Amino acid sequence: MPDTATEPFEPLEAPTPRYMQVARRVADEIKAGKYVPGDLLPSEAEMVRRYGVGKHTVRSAIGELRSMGLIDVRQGKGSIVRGRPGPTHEISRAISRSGKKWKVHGDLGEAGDPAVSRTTFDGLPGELMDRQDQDAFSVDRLLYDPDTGARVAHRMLIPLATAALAPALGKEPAAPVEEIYGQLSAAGELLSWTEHVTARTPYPDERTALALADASPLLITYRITHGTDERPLLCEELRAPAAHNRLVFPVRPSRASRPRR
Amino acid sequence: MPDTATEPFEPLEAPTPRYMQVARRVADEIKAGKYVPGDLLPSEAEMVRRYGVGKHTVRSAIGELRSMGLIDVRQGKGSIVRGRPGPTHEISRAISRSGKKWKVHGDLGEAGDPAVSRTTFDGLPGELMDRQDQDAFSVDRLLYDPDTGARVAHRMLIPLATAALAPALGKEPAAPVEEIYGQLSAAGELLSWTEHVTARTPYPDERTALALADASPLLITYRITHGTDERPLLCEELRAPAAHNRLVFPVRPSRASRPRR
DNA sequence: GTCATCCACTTATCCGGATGAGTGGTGGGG
DNA sequence: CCCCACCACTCATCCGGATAAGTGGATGAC
Repeated sequence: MPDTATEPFEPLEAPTPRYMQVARRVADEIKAGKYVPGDLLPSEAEMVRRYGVGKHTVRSAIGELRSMGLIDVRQGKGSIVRGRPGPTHEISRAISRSGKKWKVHGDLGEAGDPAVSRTTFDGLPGELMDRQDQDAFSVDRLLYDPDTGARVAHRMLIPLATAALAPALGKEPAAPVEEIYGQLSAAGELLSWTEHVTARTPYPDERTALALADASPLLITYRITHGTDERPLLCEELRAPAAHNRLVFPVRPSRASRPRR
Repeated sequence: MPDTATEPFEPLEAPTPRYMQVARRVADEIKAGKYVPGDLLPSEAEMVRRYGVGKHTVRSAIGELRSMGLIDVRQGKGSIVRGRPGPTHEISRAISRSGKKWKVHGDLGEAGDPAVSRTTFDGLPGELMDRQDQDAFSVDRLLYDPDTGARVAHRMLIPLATAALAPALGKEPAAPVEEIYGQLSAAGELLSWTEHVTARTPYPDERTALALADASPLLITYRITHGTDERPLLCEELRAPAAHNRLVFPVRPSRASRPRR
């Protein structure tokens, strides 16, 4: 399958397609401040006149701008400049413990009541894959930043075996996340965390729940907590709009040559 | 043809666009196993005949399938079924040190020579923002996984002030990343790392360089290394196709901010 | 003033055709 | 035999036109 020695990269300066040129030109104008967020771009017909290209070419250009996240397009209205990525919210993924109090979610508040439902592990990365068939229940929360109003979806997946270890896990409504960590820690079960980060395009229901725009990707992280016997104890899933959120990790150099895996 | 408007109440079932119907039909066939990964879908002209729709409609349908990540389209060849999301590559973001040897990138190899260029800090998160105007130079690398062939873009941003601390930073061509870390550590400058993770849709040049499908988002992480005086020393940027990569962080609970008494 | 209707304008979807460029096999010239 | 020009087929880009559907303001009946 490796056909030939692949070139490192070649400039490949092909003549830029017209729709790309148009897209670039409009993008430059947006960045230059000719259009501010909320402004309407010229209509398609106007662009056809202005740039002397076909209708379809203009449409392709607009499609590019949309996939770049620069504009939102609404039928009957026009193309609205999205512009500023907004004040990016930092989500700290370090767990800090001061005394008995755990701090898990930083400054994120909670919107509404958590929704508890029965489920199974599915689609989880690596370490939890082998427990896929295991029964579990999930707690869904919708977190928000009281300052910016940014929303983040939070889900906790708890195997039934783990639920027996912490009384807080059996309660209804669901206990705060901090309490769960605290009880597991008190039971001597907590050992280490591993956080898996990826991203994908959102599903339709996520687009509505998190107020996501067109091509805006979703930042996803799984925090898998392992117990003293290396077993995975529970899994936290966080889904945040990538355009307005950033995950922040503190990383420390470990002197141990990782024997795992 | 089904345009009877005699009903007083509209069906409210939004008539699905034809290109969506075609896309869905083909997607179902792919999932049903009629086409296996590597197979070629029928050509556009063939689909026009088969489904009795216009050429542009077929193209839109193919665009949908592409943005769903189900197929790859190559000019002159056809539409190739991508099928499986591919074995996801794990990028470990823990720095481990065994003896004098630093291990930064796990099992990722390097494709081609690093490209060094003069630049300034720009568009960086948080801590480096205040040094935005500072002169720096950047080293661009294209990493790849020899097993899966997955590619990842790596960039290092090094302020000129930092370059004076490590001899390896002044060399041409650029020194390996491990050597840079080793020398900074030997100079007693290394203190802590902070990793900022986000995601966005790729730019056109990134799409070609990393062989990305259309709507496939890009996972981006900045590792900012701080020196003993809390100054940011350098910044590493990693851009990985989110569909095939996952960042893995080990997280440790920090007992910091213990209550004084 | 209220409200429904109309209408100008916008994008969305659909149809057609034409040319350029990349791919891969075929077959003839050497 | 090998090599290369050629060709059939593919998608990429470009052009045009037509109808449907959503938006928002103006209009006019009441």
